[in-house]
Amino acid sequence: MPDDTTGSNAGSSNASTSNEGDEYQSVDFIRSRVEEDIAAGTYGGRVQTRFPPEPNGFLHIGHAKSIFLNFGIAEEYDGSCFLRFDDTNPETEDISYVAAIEEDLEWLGVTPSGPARFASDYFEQIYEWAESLIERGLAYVDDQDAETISTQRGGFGQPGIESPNRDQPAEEALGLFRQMRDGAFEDGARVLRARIDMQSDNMWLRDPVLYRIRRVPHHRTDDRWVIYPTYDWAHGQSDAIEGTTHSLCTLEFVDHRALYDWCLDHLDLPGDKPNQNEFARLNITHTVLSKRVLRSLVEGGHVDGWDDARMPTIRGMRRRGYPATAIRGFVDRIGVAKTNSTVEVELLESFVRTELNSSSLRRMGVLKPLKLVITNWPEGEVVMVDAINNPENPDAGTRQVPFSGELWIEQDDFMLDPPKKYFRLTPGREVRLRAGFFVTATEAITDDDGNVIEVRCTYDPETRGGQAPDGRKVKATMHWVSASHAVDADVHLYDRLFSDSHPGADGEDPLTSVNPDSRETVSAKLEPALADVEPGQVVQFERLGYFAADLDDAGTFHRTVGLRDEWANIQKRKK
RNA sequence: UCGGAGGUGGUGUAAUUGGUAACACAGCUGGUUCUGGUCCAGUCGUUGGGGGUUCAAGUCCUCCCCUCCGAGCCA
Repeated sequence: MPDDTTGSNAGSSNASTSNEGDEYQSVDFIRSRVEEDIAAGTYGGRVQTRFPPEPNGFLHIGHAKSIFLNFGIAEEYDGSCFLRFDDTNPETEDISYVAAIEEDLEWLGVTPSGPARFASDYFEQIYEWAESLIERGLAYVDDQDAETISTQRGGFGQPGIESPNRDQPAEEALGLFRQMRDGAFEDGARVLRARIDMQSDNMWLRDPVLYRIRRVPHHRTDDRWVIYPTYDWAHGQSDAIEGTTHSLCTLEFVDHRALYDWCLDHLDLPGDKPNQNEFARLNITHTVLSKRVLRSLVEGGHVDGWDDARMPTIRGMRRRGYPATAIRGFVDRIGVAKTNSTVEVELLESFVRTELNSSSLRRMGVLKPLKLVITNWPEGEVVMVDAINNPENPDAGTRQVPFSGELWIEQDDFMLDPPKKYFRLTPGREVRLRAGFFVTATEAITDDDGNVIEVRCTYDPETRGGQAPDGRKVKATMHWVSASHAVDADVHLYDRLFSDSHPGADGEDPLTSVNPDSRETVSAKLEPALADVEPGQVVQFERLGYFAADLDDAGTFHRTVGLRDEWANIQKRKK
């Protein structure tokens, strides 16, 4: 289904509900809003969106939802989408994140319309607008401290208290504001506040702070400014300056919309007034998408870094081997709505599997090796057998794999006392070694504790290539690697980073449900062809899953995702 | 306590605007198969609750319940 990678249909997950020939297409509430605006000629039919990250961290899959929404809408409606860095708080931001975010965007396959924009590019204009507000008695300079202002704001259902500075004459306010800009006051000594309504039910309308004093060098404007606009005083203006028509953000900003509108309604805008629409942010089971918690995972050493393969960051998923197209397919599939919801990780993984199933080469690798000795194999002989590279794609061709009398097989593929429905190797049973021969187990050698350390078998020379001339069948086909030709590699196997499906949902610290066994590293034996994979390339280890060669060290693999595993389900059910 | 946004299968999203509740994932049955993969077929819901309008309600009215967000000089 999600195999349309041509981009022609990009972004529209739209389940067509058309009954014969009917062209009806269902669209989400945001797209219908866009379509209404186009139909009504609200912006002269123009559509412009933007993706506005703050450069203070790495992008994660929650951002991907917003990215594909914004860029997708621009594509679908022949509009444009800007990348704008919302850099109004120099305390937390850093230039390095700017580059990282642009890289991640590129990897995701979206292209902003033109160069990146920065809210800081608009500081002068935004400042002038503040003065215009003051001149009209719509803003004032407050010298009360943060705690006092907060207390005066009152509470839900409680009245607010007006600041003694609220009725400050415009000339005085203007003078003070200019002094703020000129650095006459200490950090935190004064703020500029909008004069709106201290009794509003909406807390964001109780005279919100527009400017604060911060003597922190900014990554772009350096020390040119000591006052910085807040999000609310910069965001809508930036949208307006750029010509944004639809400003999409997440649900926690619904209460800000009144303020967004208030600001824009009181300014002399260069063009049409953009409108803000909110959608639910993404949640995924067994996953956390809060920047704060992600940071504590990194800082607490629970993972190796922001790009650890277990992280839900774009970089992490990239290292893990998730194709960007799978991420987009997932995002398109989950849709966009106003309901707070939590998507199952399994859905994401299914998109990863579907994509990788058609694109990845098949290889053999043994994760937990057990020696298999073929007792009737001609001493020292090696034959090259032909193996299919990708049954989903005949054009991928075949490869030669060396087969010999001493092989590695998977420990799970042999059992002395097998349970019912176990189809694999067991004493006396014949199985197929993929692309090789039929073998029959004759003897198991155990150590003093009774663990099987080697299996002996005989092979049928007539079955070369995996077919018996007499047509007899086997119940299992197993992967293998010739011992003397095996390539050694470290392979990371991953389990959920959080054991709890909804980490932190019970009010607990999400870190308490971090899975201590989220990564298991094994020394695997791989077929020779696996020495040649490119960094970042994902291949299927047959019967085991998809594995990505590490970006920095191609001799290390990450299990991207396992294959669907019927046998595992059968065992799970028994427990 | 006040304001706002929401509630459709195990999960997410739909339902041509009042007309047979659909698609995908997960699960389960069975079939196919040189991957217990892929693929194919089948199966899984009285739309948060009550009442009302109507030939007909997930969609309209009404009362109730539940969940989430909001009192940063963060975004």
